[in-house]
Amino acid sequence: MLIASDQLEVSLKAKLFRGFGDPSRLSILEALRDRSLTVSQIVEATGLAQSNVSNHLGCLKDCGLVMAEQTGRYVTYRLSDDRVADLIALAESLLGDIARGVYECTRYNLPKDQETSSDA
Amino acid sequence: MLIASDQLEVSLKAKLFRGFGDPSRLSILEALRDRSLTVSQIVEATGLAQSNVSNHLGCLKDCGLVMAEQTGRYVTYRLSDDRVADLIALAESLLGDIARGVYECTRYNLPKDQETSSDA
DNA sequence: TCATCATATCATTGATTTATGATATGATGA
DNA sequence: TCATCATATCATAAATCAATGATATGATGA
Repeated sequence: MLIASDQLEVSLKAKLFRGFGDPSRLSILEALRDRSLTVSQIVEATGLAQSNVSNHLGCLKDCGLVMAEQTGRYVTYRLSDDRVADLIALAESLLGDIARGVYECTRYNLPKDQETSSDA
Repeated sequence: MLIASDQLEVSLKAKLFRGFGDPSRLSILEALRDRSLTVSQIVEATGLAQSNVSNHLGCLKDCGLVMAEQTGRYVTYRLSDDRVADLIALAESLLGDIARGVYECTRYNLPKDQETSSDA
């Protein structure tokens, strides 16, 4: 059985992973992989709405995955630690071998096209 | 701007991370870190309900993060790849330095005790 | 000071996900 | 075959999350 402090640690770890676990946040992190960017550059790189980007950035910053630096009216974001990029790289490597499985993991995530209803 | 195939890849990666991004699933993965376990051993190790464990195991299996092997009426699960454990270890290392931030990342996740309302 | 730009915040709505309890399946030994 | 055990599946209710549009903040240059 898990004891309380383990549960807290697991929750924190899960929360950390959840930082990477949303396509919008992950594309922000990926955009920041090789260079720091202002918010508007991130908006442009990801194609997301500005308020959406800003919300996700706030989350990523609170979580310590990115850092912000204000310059005039611009705010530049960068990954706060090399291990953030390392985690993404490791996930990519793993994904290379299990992509089909992840793709088919529709248990909790059938997006729009659940069944085309023609083959029921 | 992201092009379509990038978006697919980002979605897959995010989905992979989401496999780790739930406390229940993560504690299952952690229980399997150093040894394979039957479903009932996982139930006991995590304290989760059996149907809940089974649901999460199904998800983890579909995603390729764990493998199952049936023996009699028991089904034994193990991590499918060393990199699954590596990802957890790397996250732990990162968390060691940013734990406070993750803890305070309440933007999307204030659980039960939002404000004790005494200090408003 | 004013208009404008870059970014942040907020409430709301819709979508997705999680836990639960009930039940089904399929293996085992009596 | 029957009762039992281990696991899986399913529907549903509850919780959580993400995107949006509107608006606020705070910096800049005219």
